[in-house]
Amino acid sequence: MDSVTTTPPPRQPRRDATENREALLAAARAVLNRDPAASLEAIAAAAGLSRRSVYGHFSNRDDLLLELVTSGSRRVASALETVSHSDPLTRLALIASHLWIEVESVRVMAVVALRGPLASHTVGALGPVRREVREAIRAGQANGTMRPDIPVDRLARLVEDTALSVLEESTEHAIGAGEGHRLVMLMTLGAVGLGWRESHEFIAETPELTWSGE
Amino acid sequence: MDSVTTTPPPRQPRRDATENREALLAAARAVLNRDPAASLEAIAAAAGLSRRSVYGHFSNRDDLLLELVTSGSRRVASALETVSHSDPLTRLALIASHLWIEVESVRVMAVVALRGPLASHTVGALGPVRREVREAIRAGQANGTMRPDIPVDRLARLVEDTALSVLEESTEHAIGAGEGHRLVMLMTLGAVGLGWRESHEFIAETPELTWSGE
DNA sequence: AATAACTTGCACAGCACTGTGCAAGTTAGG
DNA sequence: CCTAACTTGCACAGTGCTGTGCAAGTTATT
Repeated sequence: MDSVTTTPPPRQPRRDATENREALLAAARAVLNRDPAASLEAIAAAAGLSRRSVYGHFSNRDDLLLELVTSGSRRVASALETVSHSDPLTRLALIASHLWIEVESVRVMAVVALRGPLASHTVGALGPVRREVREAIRAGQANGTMRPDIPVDRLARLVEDTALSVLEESTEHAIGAGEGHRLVMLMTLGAVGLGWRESHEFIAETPELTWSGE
Repeated sequence: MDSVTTTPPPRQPRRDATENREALLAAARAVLNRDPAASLEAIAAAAGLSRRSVYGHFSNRDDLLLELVTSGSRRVASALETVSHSDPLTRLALIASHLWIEVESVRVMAVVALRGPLASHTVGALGPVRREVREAIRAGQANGTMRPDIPVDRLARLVEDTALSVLEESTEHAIGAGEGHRLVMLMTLGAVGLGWRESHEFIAETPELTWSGE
């Protein structure tokens, strides 16, 4: 009668289950980008599942969003790890450039960051990027390469908004990968004070900024 | 028994009632700017009224929003009526400048324009402004004063976003009226390709763009 | 083929919100 | 001061969402 510790030999999780989990995350990414307040019903449907089975993968609505945000922030963070350049202008352009490569992740975070219990989490996740941007701008102003007529913090926020605008634009009105990459950099450089000719010259003469993707 | 057509001499609407109506609109403006999905309860409370009495002034939630948007668009439209200048760059800067004066109206429309049945109405209301912006940019590019490296429509949308970013920034982080006015113009000019020095020069040598408010 | 893993549909409780009716109050205006 | 105009609180129906339990099905794995 010692059926107590009969190790119930647990099977492996089924393959299709994890696939569905991924599908849910992907669907959430897509749907929430269109409507940040979309219901689980809508998300599940987009993933080809029923609302009920969402709860087989995530305990909560917030749990799902949390996963979206944290996985997104991980991607962005790791994408920005490689960014480090002595020239602040190049550094800023590189940040913009690398963000472009992670558009989806960034947008998800921006979209979900609106209100609710996730807000704190998202700003936390985006924090490091923010700091890098601010720092690059500070250096750039000291450097004389960026406009000194707007206080660092304010300019940093405006630059962030600029980049986000381009990322949004890029998903709402189709744009080639290389084109988008060029556009983020152009507008970011413009925001810190460069004229459009200057921006082009700068990009042209800075090999690190060349698009080498897709 | 002919008490039928005894004209029931109707009184005038009470003064405080119309005041409350205004208070509701003002509260809605303020509250919805923080949370676009705020409840009528929240709005009414901010106006010092009960949720129930909202329905004494507006038949619907949408009715309230509709009024916000249309009154806002009327203000913006009339503010932009005076804008007309042969030089496209000046014209664009003037649009930005005049928008600044109507910040609140613009922001309300932008915020409420998200989804729902109001979307069509708001884009309609903002339509004329959009067209003016687009036209100024087209002329500016032909002119050689604005960057030709981005197609008109795309650039127009980016300029709109830039202006909105500044307006948002201005309400989220306090800024003087004159300062804000200067900032919208600077960033708008930057978006169409001017370097920061150029922008300053341009504003300095264009008397129409001088701040004469408050 | 056996079985655990997974999905589904349905039913239900709960919550937050809108919109309405009504009776009782308060207040501005004639 | 009288009365209509306005506000309020409460109750109630309706809607759309979340989260859960459960029984019945389907499917991957061994």
